[in-house]
Amino acid sequence: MKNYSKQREAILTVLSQTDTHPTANWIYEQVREIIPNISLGTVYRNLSQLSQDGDILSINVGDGFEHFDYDTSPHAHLHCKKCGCIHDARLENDPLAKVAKKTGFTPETTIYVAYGICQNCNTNN
Amino acid sequence: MKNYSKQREAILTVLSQTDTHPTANWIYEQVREIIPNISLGTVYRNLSQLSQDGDILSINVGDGFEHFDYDTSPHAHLHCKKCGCIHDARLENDPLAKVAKKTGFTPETTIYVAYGICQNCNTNN
DNA sequence: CTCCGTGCAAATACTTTGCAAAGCG
DNA sequence: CGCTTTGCAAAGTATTTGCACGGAG
Repeated sequence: MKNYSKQREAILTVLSQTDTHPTANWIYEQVREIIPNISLGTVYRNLSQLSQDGDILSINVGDGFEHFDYDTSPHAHLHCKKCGCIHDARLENDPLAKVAKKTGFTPETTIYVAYGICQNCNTNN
Repeated sequence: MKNYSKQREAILTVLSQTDTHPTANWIYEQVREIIPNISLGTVYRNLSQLSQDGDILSINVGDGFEHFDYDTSPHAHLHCKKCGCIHDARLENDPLAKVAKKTGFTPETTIYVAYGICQNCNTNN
């Protein structure tokens, strides 16, 4: 198979089994439990290619880390300024799709991010 | 006035007079035409504080640069993978606002980014 | 005199890249 | 065997930070 490798397989497996939106480094540490001598560079290389191919989503919330998401369907990301968590929120449709097309723009991927305070941080303060 | 400075004033002026979504470095170069000996660190410090205060928008499209926007109203950003441009698209309402609240999340800022090919690159290829 | 923002430059840290070795077909 | 991917480590680079200085009131 094209682009197949044990490493890439393991990265996808790890990514598909988490609800969080991990960083490259987090993924690296998880994958090392499967392939102990995998290198961080390899993780970066694969994540970069996977997101370019549209197989995974790259999300940048501005916290200095690139986050990745196995779920490539259009959905919103709620990023808490306090605890830094990122939660998903389902979207009925893809609001940007139509707006973009109206301006002659051909969208391939859409990323929605809301910044604010999550439910947990709201109640615990 | 609190937090006032010639430097911050100049940064806001530059930012308010462009349609683009400039990077810190671009702003730095522009502001230097007003204040020749301003330092890059100062530009970063001010931009960071302004976006924290909600006076400007920080947009991260994943190209390795932080982009800034004087327009803080909810609107979409169309980012072309080919030429790297970022265009605005007006939004009727703020689709995320309601969805977020439904999950107990208190949104303060919402960022919409669509990745794809812009009209220019579409027709010129 | 006191405080806060600045300028300068060094430091930080995420991510990328070069290259030789290893793996798949 | 040829081509792709890996591991390792070094390099690259956007951004942050420490500290002494200077301006505003």
